[in-house]
Amino acid sequence: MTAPRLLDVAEAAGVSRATASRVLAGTPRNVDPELARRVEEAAHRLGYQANHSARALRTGTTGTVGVVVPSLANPYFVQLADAIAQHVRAAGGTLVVSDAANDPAIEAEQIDTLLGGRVDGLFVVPVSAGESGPAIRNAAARRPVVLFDRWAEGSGTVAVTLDNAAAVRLLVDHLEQTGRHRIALVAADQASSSGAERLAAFTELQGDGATTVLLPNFTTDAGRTAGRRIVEQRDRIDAVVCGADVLAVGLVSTLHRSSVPVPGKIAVTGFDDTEILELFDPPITSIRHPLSAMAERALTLLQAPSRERTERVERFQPQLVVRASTDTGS
Amino acid sequence: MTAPRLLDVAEAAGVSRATASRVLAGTPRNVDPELARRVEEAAHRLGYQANHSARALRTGTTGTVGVVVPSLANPYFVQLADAIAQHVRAAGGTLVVSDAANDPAIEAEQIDTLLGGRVDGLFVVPVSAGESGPAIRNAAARRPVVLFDRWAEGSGTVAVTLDNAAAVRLLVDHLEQTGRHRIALVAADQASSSGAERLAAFTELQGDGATTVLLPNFTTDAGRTAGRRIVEQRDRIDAVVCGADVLAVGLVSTLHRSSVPVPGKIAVTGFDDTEILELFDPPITSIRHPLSAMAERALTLLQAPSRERTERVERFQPQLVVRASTDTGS
DNA sequence: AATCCTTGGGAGATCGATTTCCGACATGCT
DNA sequence: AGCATGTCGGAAATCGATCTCCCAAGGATT
Repeated sequence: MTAPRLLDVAEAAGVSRATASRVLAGTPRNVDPELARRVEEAAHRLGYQANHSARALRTGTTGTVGVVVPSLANPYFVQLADAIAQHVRAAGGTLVVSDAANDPAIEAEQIDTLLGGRVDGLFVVPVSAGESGPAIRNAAARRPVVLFDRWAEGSGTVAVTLDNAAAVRLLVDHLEQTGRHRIALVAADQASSSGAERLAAFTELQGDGATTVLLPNFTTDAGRTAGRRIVEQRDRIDAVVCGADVLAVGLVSTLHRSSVPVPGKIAVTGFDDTEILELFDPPITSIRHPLSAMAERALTLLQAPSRERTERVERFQPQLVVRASTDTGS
Repeated sequence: MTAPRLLDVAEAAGVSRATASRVLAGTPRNVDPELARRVEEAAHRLGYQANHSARALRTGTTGTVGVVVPSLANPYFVQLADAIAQHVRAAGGTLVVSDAANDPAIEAEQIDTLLGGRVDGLFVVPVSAGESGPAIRNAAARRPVVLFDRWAEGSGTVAVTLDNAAAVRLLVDHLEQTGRHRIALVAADQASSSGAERLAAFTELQGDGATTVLLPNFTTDAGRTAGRRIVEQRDRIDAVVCGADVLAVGLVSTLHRSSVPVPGKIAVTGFDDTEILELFDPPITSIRHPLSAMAERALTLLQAPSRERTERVERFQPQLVVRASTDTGS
């Protein structure tokens, strides 16, 4: 009981493999409607499904694209992958998702695995702005690659990202308009382009005296560490801008435990607008990425001729989502 | 500048394709060390990477396994996929993850896509105990399939799951030992085997008078709805067992807003022990699945001859993780 | 010295679908 | 009627790697 092949369908329909292929693969070539019907019928009856490897070998294309994200443990990247999946599926393709475990070496490995003939093209959310470049450049020389949400130096390809500076400005402006003027930043993952840009934008806005707490990566644990440091300085600040939602969540929880009222004493903002924010008490103000539009643009670039993927950064505008964590203190 | 083929490597090394293949694919056949060295060198110099489709077509195996989970929006399934990925990678394979959007129809589609020659075998966490069966049975007739975490009726294959009844008993016993006797259950997703088993175990333990709040699915929003109902009944109960962490999180947040102290007035437990629990205030008591052991067993079954995958359910023992959400009320 | 193994390289078949190319037939035009 | 034109089915080449044979060379055995 082995799987039916195209030949089996063709024989059952009384036609040649060529005709069967034309009907089933939809080649731009007319086939007698009666024959087509017989082929369709036979294929359906036998439960025929084209062998993916054979088709890929012959056509040189797999109908699959991949995306490598830094870590699926961060719900933001799950949302991001989902946004891309929507558009890929709408275009008739399949998306496979890989996790780089926040490690450029594993990232390079995942890229290589996917490019070993499994995908037609690749989206990468680079782990590191400095270290991810070479592996991506190699990949981009073999297949279309588009960076998403973050860029990497020397990648040799285009990046579709958020305008992080504008996002930080939105947050700081919002806080100042609600009467907060002693704002601190909790930033993580300065190795990534997004982390670095957010930090840079904040220090530019606030000058050298800016209060910043820097952490190695975007985890909830790091957020709690930050919480302790903020608690120590509670009297010198009245608002904290976090570089990621997971940081904000950890921070708010620590402030709670230390009985520092949010937003009563300190206002807190997140970044990325992941779903968990709404669950929190208080719900946390954040920045929403236009993920769907970004995904659409990225897919267009991936399918465009390579000359349109020159190394550069395209930026999309963020949107501020105000929630209770930044209500006026009064 | 097209990709180098095996033939190119063979010519560069001055040997035949057969020899080059034997060296690079590691066939159990001796090759002169000198020739082997020349082949390796040539392959490295040309940056040769075997064409995945061609190899898959010839060998009939892809080195890839898939897993279809109900939804990646639930962090538990992300953890689960990660546990499987660890073991698959350790065995030299690749894992691709698909999201069924909590819909049996999409689930069936994802299964079909993956089985169209992309994977050697498949893990499925079925969306529905009643409706997922047929699609899985079809799949299992074509390739090895192992169910994970949940089972489905008529699937025709083995399932590696948690002993949900034991887990509910652990939770209820723990609550009773800490002096809580008016326990309610918030359950969701009764269409899934895990949801149904948890509900059944609870009603069996508590009798017909058991207080239960049933919700259609495992989302945080559902958790909040449950919260409102529990708040209404706050004086009749002193503990709530939630059928999922996401439910517990939404519930605790609602109780907070309604100024019902947790665990002061009501103790709350989760299920699945996802990372977000530790972030909450208070951290939430939960049930930990032995995911790594389960993944290992599931992979073994996937690679075993099909006669070892007769339809049945293998159950692993849960572990109770006590946190502050169930501290004694005093 | 003749024969038998053993070892290891190479020619060619093969996996299953797509696609080029050719030929058969029908139709339209002069 | 004769020839050009167009339509459409089928035979066979093709994608790239693997693997089965077959064969040559060298050593061991009698």
